[in-house]
Amino acid sequence: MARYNPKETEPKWRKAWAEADSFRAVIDPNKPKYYVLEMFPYPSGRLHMGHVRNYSLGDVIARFKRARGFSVLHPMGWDAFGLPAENAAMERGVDPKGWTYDNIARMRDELKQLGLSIDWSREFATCDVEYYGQQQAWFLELFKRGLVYRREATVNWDPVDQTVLANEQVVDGRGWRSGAVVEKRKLNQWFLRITDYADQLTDDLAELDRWPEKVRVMQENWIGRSKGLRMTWRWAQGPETGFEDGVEVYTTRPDTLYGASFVGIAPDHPLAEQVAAKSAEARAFIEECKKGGASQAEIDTAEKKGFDTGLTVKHPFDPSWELPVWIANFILMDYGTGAIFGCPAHDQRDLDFARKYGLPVRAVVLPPGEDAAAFTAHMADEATEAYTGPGVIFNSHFLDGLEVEAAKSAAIDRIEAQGDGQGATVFRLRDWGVARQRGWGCPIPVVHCPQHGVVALPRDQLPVALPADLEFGKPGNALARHPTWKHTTCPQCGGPAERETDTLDTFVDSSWYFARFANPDAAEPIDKAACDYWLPVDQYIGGIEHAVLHLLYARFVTKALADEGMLSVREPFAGLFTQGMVTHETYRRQSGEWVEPGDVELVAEGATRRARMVSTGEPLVIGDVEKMSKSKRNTVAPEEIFDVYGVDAARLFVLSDSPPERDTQWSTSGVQGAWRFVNRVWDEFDSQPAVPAGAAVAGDAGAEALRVATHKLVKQVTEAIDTFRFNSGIARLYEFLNLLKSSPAAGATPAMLAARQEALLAFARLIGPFVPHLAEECWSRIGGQGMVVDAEWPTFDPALTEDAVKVLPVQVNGKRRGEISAPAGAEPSEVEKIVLDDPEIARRLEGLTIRKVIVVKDRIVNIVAA
RNA sequence: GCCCCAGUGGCGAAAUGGUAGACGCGGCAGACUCAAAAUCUGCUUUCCGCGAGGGAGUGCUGGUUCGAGUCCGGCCUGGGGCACCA
Repeated sequence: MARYNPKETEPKWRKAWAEADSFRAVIDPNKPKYYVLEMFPYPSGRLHMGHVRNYSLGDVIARFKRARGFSVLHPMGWDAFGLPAENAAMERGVDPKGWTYDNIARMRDELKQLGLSIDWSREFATCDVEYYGQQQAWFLELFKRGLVYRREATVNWDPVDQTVLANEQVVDGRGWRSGAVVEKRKLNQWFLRITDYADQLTDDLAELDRWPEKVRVMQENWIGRSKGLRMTWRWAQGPETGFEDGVEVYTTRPDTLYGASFVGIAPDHPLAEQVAAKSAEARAFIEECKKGGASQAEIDTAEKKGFDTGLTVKHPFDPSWELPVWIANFILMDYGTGAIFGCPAHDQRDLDFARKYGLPVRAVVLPPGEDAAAFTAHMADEATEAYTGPGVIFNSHFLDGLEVEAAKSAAIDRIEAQGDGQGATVFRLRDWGVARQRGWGCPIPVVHCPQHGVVALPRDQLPVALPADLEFGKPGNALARHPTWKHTTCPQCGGPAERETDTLDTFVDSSWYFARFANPDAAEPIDKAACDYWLPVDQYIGGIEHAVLHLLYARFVTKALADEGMLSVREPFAGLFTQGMVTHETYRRQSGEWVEPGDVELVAEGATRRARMVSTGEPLVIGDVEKMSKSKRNTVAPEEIFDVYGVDAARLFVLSDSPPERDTQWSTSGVQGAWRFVNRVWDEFDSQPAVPAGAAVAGDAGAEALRVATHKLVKQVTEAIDTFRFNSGIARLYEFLNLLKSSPAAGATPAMLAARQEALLAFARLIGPFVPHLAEECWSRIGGQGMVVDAEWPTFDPALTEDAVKVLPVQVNGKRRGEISAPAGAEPSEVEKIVLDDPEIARRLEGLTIRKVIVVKDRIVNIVAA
C-alpha cells in the first residue's frame, strides 16, 4: 500500500492555494457574507498546541462556509504591544520592536504551515504605526465626546519596575515579575468611561443568543447592576462641615427601612476622615482598618469592627427616632456612596456587627408561616442568622402587609416625595483605567501645556509615533526618559509643551481590530462601508479567559464608535465560541523536577501504568493532566508533530478527540490514530480505478446501498459542523471509511465502482475543512474538477436519507426483547399486527396478558404486559 | 456564602425522552513476516452460562413517564465564575 507523504503534498497544496489567491475576501453583494475570526495571537515567537486547536477550529468553519457559498472573511493579525517584549529587552538587551517583528515572522511561517484559509493580504500588527495611529484618531474622538478623562486614582505601583501594575499582575501583594511588595499610590490616570455604557452592556447581553450562557452570566456579574435607592439621612446632631445635608447612603433594601439600627460609613469615607481630624481614637481605628490585608483569606476571616462617631441622624419616616453613625471596616468606599444604613435582622454583616456592639435587631420581613410576635422576639434576642428571604413586611407602619418588592417601590416613592433621595441604579463596574507607564505601547496622543493643560493633538499631527531609539535596558518608562521625544509645542498656543508619556493598555489595541480587518488600509480608522458588509463577526473563537476583559472592552468600544457614527453595529461578535485548552499529563522526577514528555517512556497501561525517564532510566511520578505550559514542561511542540505526521494529522487529532468547548488531552497514540486515518483515506482513493464507461449505480442493490450511505453521511457531517460537533462529524467519516473498506475496489462490479466514485467525490469535499491538504490530494487523484477549495459543498437527497423499511426494536415492559421490520411511516395498528404476529415476540409474551401496545412511528414498540 | 457547568467502559467520548457505550485510543487473539515494525481481520461495560441466552449497569437518592444518561426534587464529588457589592 502506498504510504501518504504529507511532506510532499502539504506544501504543494499550500502553494496552489496561494497562487490561486483562494482565500482573498471579496465584498460580493450577491452573496451572503460570513466573518470568522479567532482571537489574534500575541507574537511570543512560538506556535503552541493551543494555537493549533484555536485556528483549526476557525478554519473548519471558514472552509465550510466558503464551500456553502458564503463570501468569507477570515483574517489574521498580531496583538503585538505589551510587556513580554519589554521584559525580553530588559533581560537580553534586545530591541522590543525588532524582537516582536522577528517573532511575528517566525509565527507567521508556522501558522501558514497549518494550511489555514486566511486572507493574508489583510494582516497587520497592533504595533504597526499605521494601526496605532488610527487608534489614536478614534481615541481623540472619544476624548472630544468626554468618554476619556483623567483623574487621580489609587493604583498598584511596583517600586522596583517603576510602573503601574494591573490587578492581575499583583500576586499575593507582590509584583509578579520583580517580587517587590506593591504599593498603593495615587497617580493621575487616564480612564475610558465604560460605566456610561453599563446599562447597555447589560441589556444587550440578551441579544447575544449565540454566546455561551456562561460568558453572558460572567459579564452580567462583572458589570453588577443593582437597583435600589440613594437617600440622605438628615442630621439629628450636626451638621458636619461639608455634609450639611446629612449622610448619603445606597441601599437595595428600602423595604427594610423600619429595621434600621445604625448608619455606617467606610473608614476612608471623607466624613470619617473629618471625624478623625478631631479624634485620636477615630484616627487609631481608621489606621487599624487600613492594616487589614486585602487578600481573600483575610477578608473571609476578618471580624466586623466599628467605631461610634457620636454623630446621630434622624430616621426618614420618624424624625423623633435617632440613630448612631458608625465607621465600620466592612463598608467599601468605592461601591455605592461608601455608606449604608444597617438593618441587622435582614443582612448578615449588619447582624454580626449589631451583635458585637449591642445594637438593636428589628425584624421587619415576616417569613411565610412564622408567627409575628415569636419571630420578632427571636430576631431581637437570639438570632445569629439574618433572614434574607421573601415575606410580608411588618413592624413597619405604612409598609405593613406589602410583599418585599411592593414595599421597595412604596418606600422609594415616599423617600422621593419627601425629597430625601431617589431610586438609583448602581454598578460594580468601574471605569477602565487605560494608561500604562510603558514604552512599548500606543502613545496617548495629547500634550500637557503649562497654559492650556491637557490638549488633544489635531488630526493632522497624528500619528504620534514611538521614537526608534527607545532605551529599554532598565526598569520604568522608556518613553518618559527619552531625551527629546516628549518635548513639543502646544497646538493651541504654540508654546513649549510636553507629550503625554503614558501609553494605552494593550486591551485597547484589541478592542477594535476586528473592525480594522474589514479594510486595514483605510485612511480613516474604520472603513464604514466595508464594515457595513462584513460586521458583525459571525463567529468569534477564543479562550474563556477573555470572558470579561477583552470581550467586554470590545463590546464597549463598538458601542462608543457606533455612537460616534463610525460603525453601524452595536455588538461586535454575533456568535462566540469558547474552546477548551490543550492539556497533557505531567511527569516529575523523585527530586520534584518536571520532565518533558519527549523524555518519558510509558511502561504498561491501566492500573500498572508507569513512566520512566528515557535519558536516565529512573522511574517517574505521573502527575495531573494540566494545561500545557512551560513551567510544568508538559508541552509538545507542534512543529515536531507536523514533521512526523504532517499538519493534517495534527489538525484532525485536535478536532476529533473531544468536543471543541472541552479541554482536550494531547496524546501521542491519539495523533498516531489520526495519522492512521489519513493513510487509510489515501489508500482508499489511491486504489480506486477509473470507472468503466456506462457503469450505473441504479439497479444494483449494493451500489444503491452505498449511495444511500453517502447521502446520509453528507447530511450528518453537514449538521455536525453546523452545530460545532466536529468530533461527532469526524466519527461519521471514520465510520464511512470503514464501510468503504468492507467493499473494496478490487473485484467490485462496475455499478459498485460508480457508487464508490460518487462516495469518494463527496468524501473528499467532506474532509476538506478538517484535513484540507489530504482532501486536495485525494480529489485530484480521482479526477475531481479543479480544487476542493473551490468545489461546492456536497448536497444530499432527503429521500435517500430516509429508509423505506424501518427496523423497530420491540420492548416488553421497557426491556428490549427483539426487533421487527416495518415499512417507513407504517400506522401503529399495522405495526402492532406485525409485532403480535412475530413468533419470537409471541414466545416472550407467553403467560402474560397484554395491557397496552405503544407504537412510536418509525422508532420503537413497547408492549406493556403482566 | 451566592451563581453556573460537569459526573457514562481501562481512557477520550457518542446517544431529537425511544436498542446506552457509535467513533477513536489502549488491550487481547489471529493473518502477513525468518523476525520485528507497519498493515489487515476479529473480540473487548460487567456478572452468570459450554452455548443459546439471561441479570445488572450512565455519581447517590426519590419522582414524572408505557419508556429516563436525557425531564423534575434532594444530596455527593469535581471544575469554573463572583464575593464584606449594602
